[in-house]
Amino acid sequence: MKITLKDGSVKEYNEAKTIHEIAADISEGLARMACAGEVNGEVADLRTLIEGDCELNIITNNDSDAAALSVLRHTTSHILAEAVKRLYPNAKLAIGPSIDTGFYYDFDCEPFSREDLDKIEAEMKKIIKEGNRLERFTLSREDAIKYMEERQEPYKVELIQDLPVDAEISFYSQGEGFTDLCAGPHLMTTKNIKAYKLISSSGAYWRGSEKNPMLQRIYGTAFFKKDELEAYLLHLEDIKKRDHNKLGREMELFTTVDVVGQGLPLFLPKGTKMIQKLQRWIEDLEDNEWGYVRTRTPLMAKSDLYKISGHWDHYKDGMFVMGDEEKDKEVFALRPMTCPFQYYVYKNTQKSYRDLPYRMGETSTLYRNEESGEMHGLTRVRQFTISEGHLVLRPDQVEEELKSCFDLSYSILKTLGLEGDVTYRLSKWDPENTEKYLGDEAYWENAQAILRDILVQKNVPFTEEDGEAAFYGPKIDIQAKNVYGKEDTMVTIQLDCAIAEKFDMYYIDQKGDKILPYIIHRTSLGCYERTLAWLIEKYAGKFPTWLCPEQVRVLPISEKYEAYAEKVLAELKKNGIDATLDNRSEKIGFKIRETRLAKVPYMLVVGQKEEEDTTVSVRSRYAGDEGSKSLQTFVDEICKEIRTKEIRVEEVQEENK
RNA sequence: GCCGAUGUGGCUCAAUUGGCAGAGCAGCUGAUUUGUAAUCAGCAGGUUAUCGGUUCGAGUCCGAUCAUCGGCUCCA
Repeated sequence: MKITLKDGSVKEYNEAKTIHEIAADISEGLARMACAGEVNGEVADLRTLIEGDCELNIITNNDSDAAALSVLRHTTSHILAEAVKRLYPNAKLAIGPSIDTGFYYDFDCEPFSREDLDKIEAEMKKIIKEGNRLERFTLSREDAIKYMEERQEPYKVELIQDLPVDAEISFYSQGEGFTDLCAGPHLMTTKNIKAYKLISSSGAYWRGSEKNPMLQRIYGTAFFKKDELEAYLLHLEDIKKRDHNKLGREMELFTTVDVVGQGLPLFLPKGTKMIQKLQRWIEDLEDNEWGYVRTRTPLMAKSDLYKISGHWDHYKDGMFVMGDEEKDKEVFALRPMTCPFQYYVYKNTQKSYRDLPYRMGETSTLYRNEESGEMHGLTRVRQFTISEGHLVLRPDQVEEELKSCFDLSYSILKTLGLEGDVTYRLSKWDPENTEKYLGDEAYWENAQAILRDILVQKNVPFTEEDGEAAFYGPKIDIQAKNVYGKEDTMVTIQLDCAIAEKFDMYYIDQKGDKILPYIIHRTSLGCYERTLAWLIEKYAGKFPTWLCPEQVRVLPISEKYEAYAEKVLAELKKNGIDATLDNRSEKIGFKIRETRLAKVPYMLVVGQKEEEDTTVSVRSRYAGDEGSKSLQTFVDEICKEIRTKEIRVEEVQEENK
């Protein structure tokens, strides 16, 4: 057989060989460093027997690529499992895969404390020191079940029972003490595990269902080199500083109060200022450049409205309902979305085909009764405000308007400097669970195809996911990750061909017939709270000037110049610049500390008396000392920066010797 | 909702076995008039998340509630 290696060279063998044997044949060093093989592009265990011609790449721990790391981490999770079994023999094993940031293993046992984790980590060290080789073997389904039953591992038995009929059931053992059901791949020996750390523990449902018992999960991570692990742990510390939930509170953008309640953040003046800037921008943009009309509709309605829309049946648990359906004549609910309200705006007058597309926008505050454990900072809250909109369309306008919604959102992301940080998702219905949705298969296939086509035309990479759709239609979701890698929906564009009928919405076409319109539900910038959170983390609090709640701080070098400083301040404010006067500057004199500058993009050091001069000394976070210039020049420059929403980049300061 | 951790001035944290609630930063007052990561002195600031219990005595022990954090589940 002929084995073609990565460098193009070819090895020939007469008999079948494992990947590890081939690696050893190439060089001993390679065999020592090998983690896995890649056979015709597929990752394979080193123990895999190669029996025919193929292209082979040996993945080594020098590659530090995802595949190599994943093998290392998976093997480390087995070490973890062995350590737990040694210390807690009654713990039952569930699953232990590698993940993006490391690995985890689930056990059925008592919860672990941090001290427990430290003990387990020490035990892992012992196991690794023993340096056992990992051996792979397979069993028939019957024997495999018997094997795990004898070891009293009910979760493993369940896993084996659920494997496909034709699946090969493989096990890996390390030394005498530990064997696990596992598809692999794994390292050849535990010796190569050198840098690992148990990060945390928490509860996790067996097989991810809340109906199942809760197991104990231990998260850990592993790297090939100690310094890589150190760097990762430092990185974990570092991203905490960008965490919007910490930084946003520190910067006095928002706070929470026990007695107000969970998921109900209070925006402080600075945070409010930022949201106001975003909101004014979005409303003007939509109305003046993208053809929207603005609405202002109630925050609550009678249950009757939600019964028509279908929310009462599909979403009642997520709504704040006021009153008792049994006793009260009328029951109200806070709105979880604006759709039906805007539909009645549309229906207020009869519409002709000439009136379409009819694009309605509303800065709408919504209420959703999330479960208590789900709230988080500004990203998961019970009351939030979105740049919501509904477009009522003729069928021939759907494609163009969808594209336009996409373009609007994209341009907003670009202005905020976030366009490179998102992923796109086509959120489809769940064909296995159709009763959750309105409409039939033909409806969904058609609507999904239209959205898919838009994503293809826009030439953005996207994933498709079942079960992520709204109950009335599929979505294009624009997703972003927070500093910890957790993903949230930032923008959504949904196609709905089902609800118009429920509300008896129509337009009159050229022939005078009543026609059912299509509807797009969409956000342009999405949820203001979430966007603010995202911006805090993206810019680590150093926002583009136009978004800063405080854009300029005026700093008289002594109280002699305070009167002039007041005039400078007034001039800035008159030009729409958010400026403040630092009235304690006499205390620091000329000592302008970097820590103060970090809070505002510009500081104006005022040291001239008005009658003598009207120059200001400018310091910016972008370029340090920008020298002295006339006040008018400064105002013109910053107004332009704000108007164009420029994102000035901090210049790397050369270190002084 | 589930598992776990946490809750002490605005912030970061102390407080021995259950024995007088303390410090730094921030704030205020005064002094200093200074050129880039911390001038000096003084003052003020707390019903230790809330409610209840045990005790001669509770920040500390017990119970409940609320909130925050890490996860799981969920996220129209």
